[in-house]
Amino acid sequence: MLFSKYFIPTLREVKEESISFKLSLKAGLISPLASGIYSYLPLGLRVLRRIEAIVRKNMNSLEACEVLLPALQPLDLWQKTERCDLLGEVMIKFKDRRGRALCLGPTHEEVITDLVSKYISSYRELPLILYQIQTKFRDELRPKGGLVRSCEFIMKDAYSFDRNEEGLEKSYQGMYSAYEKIFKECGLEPLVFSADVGFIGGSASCEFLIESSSGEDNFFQCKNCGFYFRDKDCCPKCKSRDYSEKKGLELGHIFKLGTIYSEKLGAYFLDEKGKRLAIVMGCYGIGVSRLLSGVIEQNYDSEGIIWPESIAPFDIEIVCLNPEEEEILSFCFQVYNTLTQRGFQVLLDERAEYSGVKFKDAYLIGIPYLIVVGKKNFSEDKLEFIWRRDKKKLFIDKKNYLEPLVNSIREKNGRVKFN
RNA sequence: CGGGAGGUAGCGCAGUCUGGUUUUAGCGCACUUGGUUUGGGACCAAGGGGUCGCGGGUUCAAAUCCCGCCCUCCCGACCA
Repeated sequence: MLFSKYFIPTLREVKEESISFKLSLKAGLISPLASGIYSYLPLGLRVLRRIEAIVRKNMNSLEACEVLLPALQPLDLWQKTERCDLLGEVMIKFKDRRGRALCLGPTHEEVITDLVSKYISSYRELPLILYQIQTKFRDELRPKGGLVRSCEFIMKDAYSFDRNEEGLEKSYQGMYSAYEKIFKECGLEPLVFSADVGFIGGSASCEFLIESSSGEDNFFQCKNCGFYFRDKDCCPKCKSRDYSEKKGLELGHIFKLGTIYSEKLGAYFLDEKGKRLAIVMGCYGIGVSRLLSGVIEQNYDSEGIIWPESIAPFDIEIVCLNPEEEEILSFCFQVYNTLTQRGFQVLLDERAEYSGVKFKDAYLIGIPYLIVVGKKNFSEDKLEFIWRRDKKKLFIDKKNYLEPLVNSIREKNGRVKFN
């Protein structure tokens, strides 16, 4: 992709103070339309798509099946579970021209249970896991921090359907470990706490938090043994009373629902003995768009975002400092083509801009690897390789750059394999 | 919904207290044109761009004072 033809509206100054909000705006990832409502710009969308790919891969490895449920939902479905009142003003409700009461789905337990109730009737069809990646709508009292809490946001929600509690336990544990993998692959170190089930309901739940100043949940870390805990008393592990208070941002939440939804919505099956039983359910959410903010919260410096390699909008940015020199520009295109063919996502900054502008933008948008090509090194037959995270530089022979380049990327990047 | 801050050019701001030749509303950046530059947001020159959030009021005169409303951000309450 050529920078000059791509839409990356970086900003020098913004008012917002929350770190991920500020950087998302400055780096041109998102654009506000109204409070709590944002457009995703090309760079932000690319990150989102890569997060989604990681989520899909890990869901599919559990043999979960992707579906896409309607965002537009009839309200009478919600009356069956009595969650209409429970959710109250959070739901965006309205009537269509025929007077049919509708809402924009804040979550999808009702719709998925209704769906499954229509098609599943035997123990032979269980267990089943369905998931989707979709936009949710919630009329938040106070949206905040850009994508941290917005009124329209993207969520991965998965639902498991089992014959019994034992099956649910297995699905739940499978999901738990899939979540650990997903967060790790996105470059995050989540903390897991057991949590209140809230309006989702059910018997047990775990939430996946990351430490972040934009977080909304408090937790504590023992200064003596390092253990994390939720209730302010003393460290449950070593009983020390010396602990620090931290803020956590919730990125994922998994619930054992049991049969509360299947009973209310008529999702039953016949077991081996012909006995009619309610399907035992679990539900599992990840705030995909919030995760994008969470990654920024944990990966930035004074100059901008530092994307983890796994979800960066591009793998490599080539900064062409002297595009007016034909020889240099055509060399940059040659490197660009070679790396692209090699399977890298490459951004080539060939704008007729002052060098400082290109460096500032490059550090701001945070592509993990930079290749700088300018007169100085070009005349010495070198190109410059910079690792965004620690700004370490490596000078590579420009006549034989490919293997050393790929090797140093591999070396720096233990986690993700490029093809 | 309670508390706080704010709304002036695409972005960031000054001007508002004390209404009026510092005001026919400015500055920085961005933008347009010409030129000089070119390894860290460069320089010179000339331009374009505003119903000062909206509505009402006070006044000879309102960005500035008064009343009402809308919007944005932050804290709280609430919430995945």
